[in-house]
Amino acid sequence: MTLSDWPQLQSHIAELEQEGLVTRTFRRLDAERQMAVIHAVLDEASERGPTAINIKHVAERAGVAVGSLYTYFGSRDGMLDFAVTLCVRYMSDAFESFRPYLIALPFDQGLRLYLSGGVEWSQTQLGLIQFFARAAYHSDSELLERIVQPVATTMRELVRAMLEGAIARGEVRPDIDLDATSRLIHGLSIVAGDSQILPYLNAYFQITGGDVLPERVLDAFVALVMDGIAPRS
Amino acid sequence: MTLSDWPQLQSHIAELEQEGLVTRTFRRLDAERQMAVIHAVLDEASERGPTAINIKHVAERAGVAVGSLYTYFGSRDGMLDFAVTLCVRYMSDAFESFRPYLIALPFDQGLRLYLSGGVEWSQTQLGLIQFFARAAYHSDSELLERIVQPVATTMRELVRAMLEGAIARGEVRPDIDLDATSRLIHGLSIVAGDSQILPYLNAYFQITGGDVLPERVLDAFVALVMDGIAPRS
DNA sequence: TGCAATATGAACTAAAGGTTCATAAAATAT
DNA sequence: ATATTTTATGAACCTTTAGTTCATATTGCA
Repeated sequence: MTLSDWPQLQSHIAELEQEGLVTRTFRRLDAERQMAVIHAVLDEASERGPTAINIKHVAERAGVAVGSLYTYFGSRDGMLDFAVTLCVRYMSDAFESFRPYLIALPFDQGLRLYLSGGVEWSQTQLGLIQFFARAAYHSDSELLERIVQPVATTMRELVRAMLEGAIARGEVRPDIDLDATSRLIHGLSIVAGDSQILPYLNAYFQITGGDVLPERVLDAFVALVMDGIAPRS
Repeated sequence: MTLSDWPQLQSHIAELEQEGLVTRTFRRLDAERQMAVIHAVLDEASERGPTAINIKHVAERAGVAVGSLYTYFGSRDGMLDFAVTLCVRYMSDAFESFRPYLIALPFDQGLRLYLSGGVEWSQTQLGLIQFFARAAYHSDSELLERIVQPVATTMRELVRAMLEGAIARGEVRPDIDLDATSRLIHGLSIVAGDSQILPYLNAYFQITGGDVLPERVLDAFVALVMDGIAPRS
């Protein structure tokens, strides 16, 4: 159990308590129990999909009684709401805080950093990211509206802003279709990233495989985006 | 109900009967009823996910009694097996038949055709493709092995072969990382294609949106892959 | 007309999963 | 030390879901 993430989460949890998404009881829990519950919810959601989350399984996974989860979240749906909201807040914050650095960097370097941002994630961060990714591939319309759409838009707009900066600095051809190109780079980033975050996706995306490891993909990614494949004329 | 696809499916169905995946009864059904059942299975699987398929819903959707489905497929799992096998065979055949044309074309043209291949799909083809795509985003390991892995590998190898052809014809810089680059183009094709095939994915991939329509994405795709974004030196 | 093949869907069954609540334990206050 | 509040527990309850069966009806064919 990773406790290092605990302090960072406390402000979010206090906020969620104000909004009635968790009870006071949960906030006052000792760190270990609190993290066990959060990880159990995220892991369960990542494995079975957010909407298929099962409160009994979560209880067992966290080493806690079902009844306790009811005193924390009120209901299964309340538990899901909590996880969803926590995830959105956390991810939005994360992208917001990276933004200025990424925009200021030369595009190829910024892209590298953006793509490999997840080299050293804590267990909780990884859990939240996986939770988001799982939600993203589900067709549930409520999840799409509440998590996927807002976070994905933030991500795409970040790519777009990086590209705009690069154009302003003369690092990019002026004749590219800014809007469509930033959408494509956003999409390609997703494929490259998610095949690492949710390994089963790599069976489809096939981003890595054989002796093509993530590092090599990163190089090819930047090379492809910067220079394409046509011979230099 | 589209009956135009019926003749094309008959050979597959006869084959599947030999392998015990459907009963003789099903093969001898009139075209309309047969297609109604197949579409019902595929649609149900596309909406709820292949493994979450529900035999009672399929029956209702097809306008057929549950008991009849049991005389056709033996069990719910048998029904799923049938759909899975039909899907793999059909998709593999399709890619195999396109292959020679795509390889022979100049790369940019081949890529265009590959990406827009689905402009005029029949209802059944679309159903099979959606079935495959839904399976691809599920973490079920049996589906991964039986459908996703083989079909995705076929797709990626096709991209690779197109790229090899292009290199041999001198249309491509010799210094690109062939293996990694074909994986990236494969991935980008998936993102671009699936955001159209399963529209809810576009909330995440955000390939189209605003005044960026599929046509424009296609242009930007080819431009990005061929020339990248850096200024021509 | 009768036999074989097929269709039907109510009824059976099992499992899954959300929720409650009486009881116990722990923490806090008096 | 005792009372009181807070929290933890998990067996039991209940509803829903979904796979399967089968007696009965229907259809096609010899």
